[in-house]
Amino acid sequence: MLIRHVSTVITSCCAGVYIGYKYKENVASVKHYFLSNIYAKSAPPSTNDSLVNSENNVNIPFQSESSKSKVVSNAGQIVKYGFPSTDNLRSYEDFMLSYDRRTRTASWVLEHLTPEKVNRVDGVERSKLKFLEDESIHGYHRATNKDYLGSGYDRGHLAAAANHRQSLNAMSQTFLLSNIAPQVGAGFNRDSWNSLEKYVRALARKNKNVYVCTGPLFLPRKEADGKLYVRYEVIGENHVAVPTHFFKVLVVENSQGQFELQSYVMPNQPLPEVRLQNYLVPLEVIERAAGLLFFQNIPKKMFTKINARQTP
DNA sequence: TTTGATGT
Repeated sequence: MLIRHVSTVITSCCAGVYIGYKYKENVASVKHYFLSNIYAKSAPPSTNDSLVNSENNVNIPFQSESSKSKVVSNAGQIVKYGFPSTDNLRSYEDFMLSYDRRTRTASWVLEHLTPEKVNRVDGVERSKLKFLEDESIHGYHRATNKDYLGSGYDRGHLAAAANHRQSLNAMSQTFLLSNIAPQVGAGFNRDSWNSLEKYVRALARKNKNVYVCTGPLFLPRKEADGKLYVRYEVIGENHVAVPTHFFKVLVVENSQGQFELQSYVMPNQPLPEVRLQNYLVPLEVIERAAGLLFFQNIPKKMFTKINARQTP
């Protein structure tokens, strides 16, 4: 049962990605990304993968007989001199992000769009703004403008500037380099990815609410020895990671209160002029690749449409 | 229109 389900997912995900590339030379390499055995070796979803149980004790998977009666943790002593930390969450005026210190870019950025938010407001213009380091992030892990200078990559917004027009402050925060990732300029950031962003704003104008989650992917690829490797460039003194792909997951709530889900993956490469629909990828594929779970508070059965298909 | 880089 499970095996059949998983193979269906793999087939459909490859088909979805394949369509996007039928005109390109790199079909084989992209196919490898999604044929990765990380999808094949599926495990049933766990409802509780937390290390902390309901009594707020730390779960210890293998207890000795003597310790079984009382579950304890030495956490207090262990972290006495400091915790390496994952204080990665940032809330800005109109978007939130989770920062990945290792890649010097965000793992995900979350936005809520409405018709009002994407309307033009006098005085809120990107020409007044500059890309800035995010000083809330430690200098060791912070991307700088110098990292991007001469790299050949654009400083690509994750939360798009034009999605946050209600105030200059809101828009200025999208220029923090924590919200930026290295993107191929011509053919990607300025073209196909920009088309996707414009499409999202068009949806925001026509619907009650749009929730958008955007982030980078670092996908494995099969190399000459037949093994899978994740390979990506790093730029500048701070080694800002250049993602292999980007994802964008949308939840659209219309005026009737119906929900639609759309999930996209685009490779960080110059792309031919193709329909956005060709980049729709099953949500599960993105969740597995990114290590994230999106919009979990909406039961799947609530979606009337998923990736352009009416749900039964 | 919106996405950028680069040079003065």
